Amino acid sequence: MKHVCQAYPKTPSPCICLNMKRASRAVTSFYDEVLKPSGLTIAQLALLRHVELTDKATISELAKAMRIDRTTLNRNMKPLTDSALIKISPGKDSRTREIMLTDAGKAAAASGWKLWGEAQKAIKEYLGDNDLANLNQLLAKLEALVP
Amino acid sequence: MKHVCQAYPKTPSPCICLNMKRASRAVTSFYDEVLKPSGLTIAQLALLRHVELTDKATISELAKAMRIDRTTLNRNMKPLTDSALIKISPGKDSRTREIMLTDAGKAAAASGWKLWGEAQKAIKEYLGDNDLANLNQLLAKLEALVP
DNA sequence: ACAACAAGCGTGTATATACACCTTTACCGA
DNA sequence: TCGGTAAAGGTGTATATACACGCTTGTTGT
Repeated sequence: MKHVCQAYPKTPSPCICLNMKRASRAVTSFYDEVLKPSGLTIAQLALLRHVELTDKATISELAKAMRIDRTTLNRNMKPLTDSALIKISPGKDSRTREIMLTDAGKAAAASGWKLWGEAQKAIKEYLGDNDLANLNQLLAKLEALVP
Repeated sequence: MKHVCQAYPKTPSPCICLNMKRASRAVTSFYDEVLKPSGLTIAQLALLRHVELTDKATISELAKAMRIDRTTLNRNMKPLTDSALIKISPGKDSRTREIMLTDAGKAAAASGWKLWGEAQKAIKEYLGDNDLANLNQLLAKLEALVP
């Protein structure tokens, strides 16, 4: 995602879902903008970080850890394999694959991680402690909507 | 979007952006599931409703009203023109186009609108008045992040 | 040992999203 | 009037997302 969407009048919408979607787009574009010098999107950085932390994870394990669909993860890996940030090798069980960071991947993750810290800090300050805690609690509750 | 993503362990993540994205996916999949009998996604219903309420709007006007990118709107119209729910005609200014609902579009919007009411009601009850008000306030604040 | 089942994965298809770039058309100032 | 600029729109490309379907490989029960 590269989106930095233009400004639109901020009229409130009654639909909770549309409100979520717009806010999600705004936050994503904010993080993506801050991450830009690393060449990564927030989704890609998340993938790299998860690979880094769970060494030699399989695709399904990774998807479970990241709470995204297995096939989504599969597609999201493409730009990262194309630019040689991750490497996919056959796993011990012939059905599985092991995902690993390359050296370039480790470097990109480190660069992105630093920028992520800045974005995260900026958002935290923007919201303040109270709003931040509320938000995280509400988001967890909403995520629990789906089984 | 058809996604009804499977269950994943609900461990908290430190990244506000990822939390937003997951919650947004969950809420969207909830609405999409309820809307399924209408054959519409929440994004498509929103488009139909906006077209219905702003008669003969141009593409840019519609995008502004919906607070999505103009080119995104353009792409999102395709499934609806394909299934003949909306019609695009040349506008008075030769540069512009007028978007209108067909009869089938009006019927689909009515059907979807009814189901939307059910989804919205369910979410409201799930959250409760307090959380709902907090959520909408926070989402508006986050949306304002982007200019 | 073999058949049934389950687990892991990939791909076709479809939607949602936005940026960069280009074309066409209107408008405005000199 | 004409030339420059602004407005509206379309398309190429890329990412993010997930469902349906099918293939391969491991596991298990008889």
